[in-house]
Amino acid sequence: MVRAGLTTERLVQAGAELADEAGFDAVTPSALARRFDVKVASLYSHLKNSQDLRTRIALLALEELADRAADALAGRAGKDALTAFANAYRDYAREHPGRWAATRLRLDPETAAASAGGRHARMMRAILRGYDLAEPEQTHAIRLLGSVFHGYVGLEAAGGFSHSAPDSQESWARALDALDALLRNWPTS
Amino acid sequence: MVRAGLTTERLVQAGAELADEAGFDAVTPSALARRFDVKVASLYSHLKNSQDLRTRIALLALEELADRAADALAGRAGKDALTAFANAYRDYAREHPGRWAATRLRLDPETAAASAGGRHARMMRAILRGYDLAEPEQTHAIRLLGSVFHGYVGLEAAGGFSHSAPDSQESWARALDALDALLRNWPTS
DNA sequence: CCACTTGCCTAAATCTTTTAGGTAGCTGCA
DNA sequence: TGCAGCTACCTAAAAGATTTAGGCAAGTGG
Repeated sequence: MVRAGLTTERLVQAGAELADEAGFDAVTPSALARRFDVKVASLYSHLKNSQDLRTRIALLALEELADRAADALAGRAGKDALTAFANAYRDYAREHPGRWAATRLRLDPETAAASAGGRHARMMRAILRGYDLAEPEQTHAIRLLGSVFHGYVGLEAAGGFSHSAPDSQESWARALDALDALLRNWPTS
Repeated sequence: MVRAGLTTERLVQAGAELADEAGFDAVTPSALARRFDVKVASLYSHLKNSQDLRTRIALLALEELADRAADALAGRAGKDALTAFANAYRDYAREHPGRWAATRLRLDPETAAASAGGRHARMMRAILRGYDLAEPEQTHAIRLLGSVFHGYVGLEAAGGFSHSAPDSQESWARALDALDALLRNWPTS
């Protein structure tokens, strides 16, 4: 009996890969056990249950995404920062569709608080330092930015923009142009 | 043996209600059978399988949403139309979270083509008639609008904006102000 | 009122999730 | 080196989901 060397981290990592290959919905203890050529029950020493597995993958993805975004943001400001951050977001979703889907999992408040969600928010606030927005408009702007990133990537992933002109890449570039223009000229209420 | 009076439509309708109450993920043949106090196998005369059920709920939701949006749009133009349309979208998602989640189901191309998706796109284009945008900028703008609506509602549904100031309602209003300003003053590339 | 249709049934196969308890392999200490 | 103990992975089993096949009885049309 050769041991497979299971650990929680290895399982979560493999779960993330499985999500990218077969979709986040396909990430189940059974599928994961097959991948490790191990009996399903063996996973339960490392994972609480199916939901625990998915939550851990979501947390992993949020961290990875935050890392990438932080790298992209380093040393940039203004529209340059906005574009780099947004592209990091979109590229991650395109490279890792399953993990990106995982980031949309609804986390319970305490788990969410311990997640990389806060880093994401702080980075967005950092981008806005390049524009001149005081509170509460800054928060409104952050929420709008988040909505556009989330929404665009989601629609693109769902195939909404494929097979129709103009190219999605072009729309994305124009959306970032538009957001930059909007932030430089934020309307007063 | 009193018959329950199952039909495909009744099952889909009940499935939509179940989705709103317990989440779209909770919509399964078993759960639906329990709701009708009927054996699971009995559903399979009316539904092809579990995926068929979900797809039908998604199509129902897309139709309902298009109907509401069309009502909201009637007789309006410009920012008035934009606001009414956007609010129809957001209100539907808040009133029917499960159905709204269903609209995000990835449909295969032919099913998508037969869905109300086209109506949604045409309505967005109608809104843009109140602004001065020629192709291809019009398409870019539609994609941006869709992203904001989709993204904002999604983040709101995921609890992203709750428990933090300012109020989500306020951010939503400011997002619509911003979109209106952006469309009136669309940046050239 | 009889025959036909069909709505809902039972039965069964297969798969998933999860818990309980056992055995074999690894680690550490003498 | 050899044994003690830990733990990684196992078997077994319960409970529930999905789906197919085939049967009976309630409704409908002649």
